Amino acid sequence: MTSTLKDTNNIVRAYVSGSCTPQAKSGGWGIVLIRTGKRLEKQGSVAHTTSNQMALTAAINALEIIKKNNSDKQIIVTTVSKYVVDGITQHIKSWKLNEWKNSNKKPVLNKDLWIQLDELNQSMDVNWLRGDKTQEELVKSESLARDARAIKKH
Amino acid sequence: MTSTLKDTNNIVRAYVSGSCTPQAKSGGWGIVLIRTGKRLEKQGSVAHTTSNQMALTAAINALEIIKKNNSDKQIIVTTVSKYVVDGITQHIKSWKLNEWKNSNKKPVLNKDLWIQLDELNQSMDVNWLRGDKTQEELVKSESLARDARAIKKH
RNA sequence: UGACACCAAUUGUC
DNA sequence: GACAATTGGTGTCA
Repeated sequence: MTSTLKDTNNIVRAYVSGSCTPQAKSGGWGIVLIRTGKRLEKQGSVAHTTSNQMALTAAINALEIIKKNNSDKQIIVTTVSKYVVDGITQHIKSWKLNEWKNSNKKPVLNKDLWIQLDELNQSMDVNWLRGDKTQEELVKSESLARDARAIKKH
Repeated sequence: MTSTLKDTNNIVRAYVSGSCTPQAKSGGWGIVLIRTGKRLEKQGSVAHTTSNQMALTAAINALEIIKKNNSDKQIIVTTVSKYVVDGITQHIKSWKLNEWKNSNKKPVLNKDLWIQLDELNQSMDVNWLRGDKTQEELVKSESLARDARAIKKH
């Protein structure tokens, strides 16, 4: 049979979330990676950050892990963050053309993170999905991110 | 003796509470009015409402009764609802300036009730107090509100 | 002006 | 512990 869908064994799914307490500027990220029944969870914390930066960082960490292991696979990254999905799939094209100025002609924020994410994105077969908050894996990635806020790095 | 406190005889105290069963959307409000030993209790029920609407309605009913009888008195309204106290003493100023949008840029809910309450509030000498759940009169107003839920209007 | 995410607080009900 | 009503704030984009 011909099909545009690839073999499920060849798909890696990443569910990524960020979290941040604005007052304390204490952030965390969480990811859930799934391939053919195998599941990997990971989390991390960052000080002096924002919720948007954590969402970007979660995606970057997921893609970095995948790149080290399964760079030939098709990847589906799911996140609830419209900021990340729209940014990496649409806005980044304009930003590159307009010297990283946004529609108000102000500098695009978090440029360094966007560039990291873009390089990973272009080096592999990555598909971006806006997820539903009720999805089990997204809920899990969110709680990993939230828990990570309090975890001290060592 | 000089004192900033007015003659107790000139103070009307109102204790107001709301209550609502979300499933049945059946709400009730209860008020206890006290002036120089005289005490008035009143309650009412409303269908298809919310707990916040009932808290507002309780305050509105109390002030309306007072206005009809003792509009020259100093009034102290006590409620356990931070929603009501903060709204009428602080947030409503911003709402008027921002065309009734809240800090999330969403329309302020229960606008009609807030306007009713604001008009009563401005037409008399009203002071707002956040009450402690254990105060006897507040406990009474709460039970009036809860009882009223089941009462059929006639 | 709109959208999305994140955080926090209070009340009420079960 | 879970849901509904509501509010305040910050980070970001178009």
